[in-house]
Order: sequence, then C-alpha cells, then structure tokens
Amino acid sequence: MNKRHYNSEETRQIIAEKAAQLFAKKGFAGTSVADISRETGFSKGHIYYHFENKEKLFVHLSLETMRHWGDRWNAVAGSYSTATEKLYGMAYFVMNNYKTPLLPVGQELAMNPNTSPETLQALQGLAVTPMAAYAAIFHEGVTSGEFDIENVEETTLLFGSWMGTLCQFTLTMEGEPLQRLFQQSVTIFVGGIRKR
Amino acid sequence: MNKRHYNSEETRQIIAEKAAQLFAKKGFAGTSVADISRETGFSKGHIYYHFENKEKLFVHLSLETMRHWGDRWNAVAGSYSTATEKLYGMAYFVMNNYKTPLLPVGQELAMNPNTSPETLQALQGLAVTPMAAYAAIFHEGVTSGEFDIENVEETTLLFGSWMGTLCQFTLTMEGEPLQRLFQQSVTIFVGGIRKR
DNA sequence: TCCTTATTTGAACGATTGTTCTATTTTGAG
DNA sequence: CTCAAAATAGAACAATCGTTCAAATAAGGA
Repeated sequence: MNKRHYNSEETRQIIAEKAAQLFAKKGFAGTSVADISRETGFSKGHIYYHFENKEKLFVHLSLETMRHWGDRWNAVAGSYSTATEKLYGMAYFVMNNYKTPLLPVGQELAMNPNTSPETLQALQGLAVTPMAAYAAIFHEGVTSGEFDIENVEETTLLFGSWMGTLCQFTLTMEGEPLQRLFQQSVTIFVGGIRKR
Repeated sequence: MNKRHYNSEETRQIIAEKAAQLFAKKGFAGTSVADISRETGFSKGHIYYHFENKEKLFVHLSLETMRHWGDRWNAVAGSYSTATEKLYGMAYFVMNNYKTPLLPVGQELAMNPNTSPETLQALQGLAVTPMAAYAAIFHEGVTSGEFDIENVEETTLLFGSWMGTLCQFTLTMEGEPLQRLFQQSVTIFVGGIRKR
C-alpha cells in the first residue's frame, strides 16, 4: 500500500541538484533556504518536507555526490594503463564533475563552531572518497616505478588540495582554457614526482 | 586642534586585526558583526564608528593586508639569489603570513550577487599583489634559464591557486608538518618546470 | 465515489543579521 | 577647570534567517 511515490523522489532530486549548485557557488552560510526555494520553485516548507534541516540537506547531498563521484571514477579508471595516464584522466574527470566545489564548502562548515557534532562527523568522510582515489594512483605509480615519492600521504594531500582549488575555476572559466589549466597542473605535478 | 588621536587609531587596528582573523576562519557571511564585537571587546556600534559597514571593513583590511604583504615580501626577496630559491622563500613567506586565507573569502564575496559593484571592483585588485610577485619570480627563472615555461601567466595562476589552498592548512596544522607541506609543494612545482 | 495518505503551500515564529541612533564617557586644548 | 569634540556603549531598527505548523491539494486503493 506504500507503493505510491508520485513524482516525489524526482522533486527531492531537483532540490538536491539545485541546492548543490547554490552551495558550491555561494557557500553554506551564503546560501539561504529561501534561495533554494526560489531557485527550485518549491516552497520553503516543502524543502523541510524532504530534508530535516539545512545542515542535513548539505550533508546528504555531499555524501550522495561523492558516492556517485567514486562510482563514476571507478567506471573509467580501468581504461588508463599507466599511473601517469590515470593522473591526467583524473584531472579531466574532476574538471567535468563540477560539483566537487562542495569540498571547500564542507571545510567552511567544519570551521564554524556552531556546526553540530553529527554534521562534523559526517563531514569527515567527505574528502575520503577522492583522496582514496588519488592515493591509489600514487601507490600504483610507485609500484610501477613511474613515480619517485617519499611520502605518499603528503603527496596525496598536496594533489587533492590543488585539484580542489582548480575546481573553483569551473565557475568562472570553461572550454579549452579551463582544460589546459587542469592538464598543465598534472604535467607540472608529474614532472615533479617522476622517477629520473 | 585635530591632533588628538587618543588611542583611536590603535583601536581601529585591533578591530581590523581581529576581523581579518575571523573572516579568514569563518568566511564573510559566516562572520557576524556581533562576532567581531565579542572578539574585540568593543561594542557593535563602535565598529560602525570606525568602518562604514561590513563590506567596507572587509575591503579595507584586505587591501591593507595585501599592501603590507607586498612590502614585507619586497624586503626579503632580495636575499635570495636564484629564482628557485625565491620560490622556496615565497612558500615560506606565504606560510608565515597567515592572513592570506582572505583571498578565498574575497572570492566568496565576489560570487555573491548581492555584493555592491564598488566592493567588486575593489576586490579585483586583491589578488593582484601576490600574483605579480609570483609572476616576477617565474619571469626571472625563465630569463636565467632555470625554468622552462610555455605560458608564464598560466603557470602563475596555477602556483597562486595552489599557495592559496595551502594557506587553509595554517588554520589546522602547524610546525614542522605544515612547513614540510609548503616545502614539498615547491619541490614538486620546481621539478615540473625545471629546465632539463 | 469516498477516504486515507502523500504532497505541497503559505503564513507565522523567534532568533540573528547588519545598521542606525541616542546617550554617555573620555580626551586634550584653552 | 571648562567645554566642545572625539570615542565608546548599548538599546532599538527593519530585514532576513532557519524552522514549524496548520491548512489545502492531489492521488490512488477501496
């Protein structure tokens, strides 16, 4: 008797989608529920029908986004044979999955002392997915002899933070210049860790 | 008759100092005037005695901070002889001038459609100072034959954005691990653009 | 058709926001 | 010592914030 979903799940998806864009563009504190309401066309009250509160909404769509992110990457990662190729592929992948600017927003929330402990804990897991993917590539490169890395963990952090900021440029740039930026960053990074 | 400054200029400096820290830590929208009031010990009203409004306050201390930043860098830049050394020196310098996290906050403000045009224009000049300093180093390196760079402008943007995010770590890390992070980033970067 | 349940709205809430205003204290020149 | 100007505080403002809630609508099973 509970098989009546109407178009509700679809609505929930629309809200999550638009909210993610707004958060990425204007930050957590900078995005009001009224903004989300206006942008989606649904009433403020209805947003609270789907999500317990603003914090939970953000956490939900962050984790959801990251889960999809990981799945999609794993689907294409196999098509690259060397670690170096994988790194270029990763940059291209990151660039095209624009929702990654949510990462700095997560940092913003984590910094704020008013953020609830549960949210904080949930946020811990946000960066794990991409970081694990980066680390895997670097490990592969070390094993295959492509890379000469002293501290893989540190290298992962450095690469991850760099990718994170470059994502910001997806909001102001596009096309070939943007693509060159990501590509060039990998060229420099690989040049800096390549075995010689 | 107007030579009575009391300790007012000092007060203004205290407000600017603390406000800069708060903005860097919690973002522009995340920092309330009440926060600044509580943290400085001065009343909310008094903050408006010194600064026209929150936006102007941020713009003022951003430009002020950057001016000092440029002056201090120019004072030490001469002590490094090669462009490579300068790049390491720059990373160390950026790390120790923690207020640079204001840069991402400027981006946050720039993104928000409610930000006044005057503020936007003033914000344009925010990143100019450090970017010019970075660019000078890269040009020197190309001239001296240390670096092999195709597009200096692009390289500057890449280095600048990387330094920008690494600054975020000054809020959560310190001491030797933090220092190693900055140093390692330069090592990788230099390795990626070094002439060979 | 009717009625339970899911969906959606819109008004309203108290809290917090940036800002203004008036009153009070402190200062140094005369 | 006096007094106008400067410095500071604190109450009050309207606007906006996140959130709640009662009421209205829509939908499908009975």
